[in-house]
Amino acid sequence: MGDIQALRGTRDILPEEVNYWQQVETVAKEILTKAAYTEIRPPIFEQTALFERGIGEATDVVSKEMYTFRDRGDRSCTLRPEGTAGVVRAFIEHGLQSQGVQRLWYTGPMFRYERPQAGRQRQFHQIGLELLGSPSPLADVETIALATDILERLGLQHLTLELNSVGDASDRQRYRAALVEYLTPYKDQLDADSQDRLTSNPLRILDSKDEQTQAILEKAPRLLDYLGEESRQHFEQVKAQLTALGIDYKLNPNLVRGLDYYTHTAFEIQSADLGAQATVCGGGRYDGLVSQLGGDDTPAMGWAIGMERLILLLKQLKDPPDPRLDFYMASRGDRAPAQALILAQKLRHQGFRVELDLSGSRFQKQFKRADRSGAVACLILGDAEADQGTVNLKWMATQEQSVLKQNQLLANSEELRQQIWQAAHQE
RNA sequence: GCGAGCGUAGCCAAGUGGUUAAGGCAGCGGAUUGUGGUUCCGCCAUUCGUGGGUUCGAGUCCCAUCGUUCGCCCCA
Repeated sequence: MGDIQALRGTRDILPEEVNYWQQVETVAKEILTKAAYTEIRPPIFEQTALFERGIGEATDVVSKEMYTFRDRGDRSCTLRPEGTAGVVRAFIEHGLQSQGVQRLWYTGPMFRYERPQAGRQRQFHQIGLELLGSPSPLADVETIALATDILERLGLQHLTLELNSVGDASDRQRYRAALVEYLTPYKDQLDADSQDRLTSNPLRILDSKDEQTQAILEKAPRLLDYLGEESRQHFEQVKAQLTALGIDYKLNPNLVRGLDYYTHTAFEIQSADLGAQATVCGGGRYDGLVSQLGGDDTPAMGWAIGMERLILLLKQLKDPPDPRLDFYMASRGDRAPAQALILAQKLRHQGFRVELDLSGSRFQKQFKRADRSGAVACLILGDAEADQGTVNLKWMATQEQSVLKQNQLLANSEELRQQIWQAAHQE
């Protein structure tokens, strides 16, 4: 074993797994494209200040999980811990608000310095979406619907959409004051983390898992009761529209989410089939973020799907989609292998999927590999065939074989395609 | 950052202080100089994550360290 290994919390996605990734990317891209979302590709690292201001200094992500370093120009840079801040920065920097509502999606790696566990790594991947410029509750619902579309199209089951509203900034301020007032007398009875949060980030005490803390919270003021009329109406419309689309949800008044920028709608899609990290998709509305980062006041809504978690679920369901090999090309001799490559290339140009055996080993071994490769047919080229411009075509399932002129094989590609299709579907 | 479990080949593993470290899968070569899915034979760990210690003797016990897994925190 070599002494250099992938860093803790990072891993290689090997060929046997990559088909899952491509399937997810294909499905997501198709669904998002149909809803007029276009891809955006911001850089993977940004100025540290972007995340500090965007996500919030008091959050765990910023205070202890960022990969931050100084470059040779002594700038403080940070590997993106999430996608929204970079997209919003690009939106502001390029004046995209002047082009009306922006529907954007992105995919790629994110980085957080955390202890790895099931469904969590230091480099992980997200597919995310941002809808900027619409304050409508319908915008919230459109994005949520697209998330559920993607997950359903991939065949996932046992998913729960958890929903809450955290109100607007002034609602939260009033609620925060009320909550702190209620909790302060109980301070000594709260768990240690919650005691700290009482001053730093009181709302997040709500989703503490500590039993005693939860017991105290039972009689605490409820966030939903502190929503202003506007926030309340917004939330009602979101719920009504979800129902109209046939999307089930479960209200979770303690769903607060970790990042500071959320307003109004907050949601998570959770799976019962994951470990402790059950959230497959999380997101919400963030009406204050664009202006907070120096742009024009712009309402926005977005979410991110955790690819690793999604693929964990996919693996429980089914084998990866496996593109079938049309031909396995066996060759051996002095002149045949070189000619085999030329023939393979011509077949590939016609759209066939062809694997060329480069081993030069005995035909028996090459057949064994042809068998294992799952190819529908095997093409055999020895020096005898090479000298005559012929090739031996063998159908793996029936063992039928025939000698054809190479030109003839190439000239009848449509017929060949049909034969392959039939052979592949006879099993 | 905290807690617990686990590190024997590419993968799955047996081994619980005593001569040369089972077995299986995969891989490679051969039986069969050009015909597969079966079979048979051979090859594939001077060494048990790493370093130190205990012992006549350590994969096996102890300590440290690194890695990994699951959980806490938090999040996708």
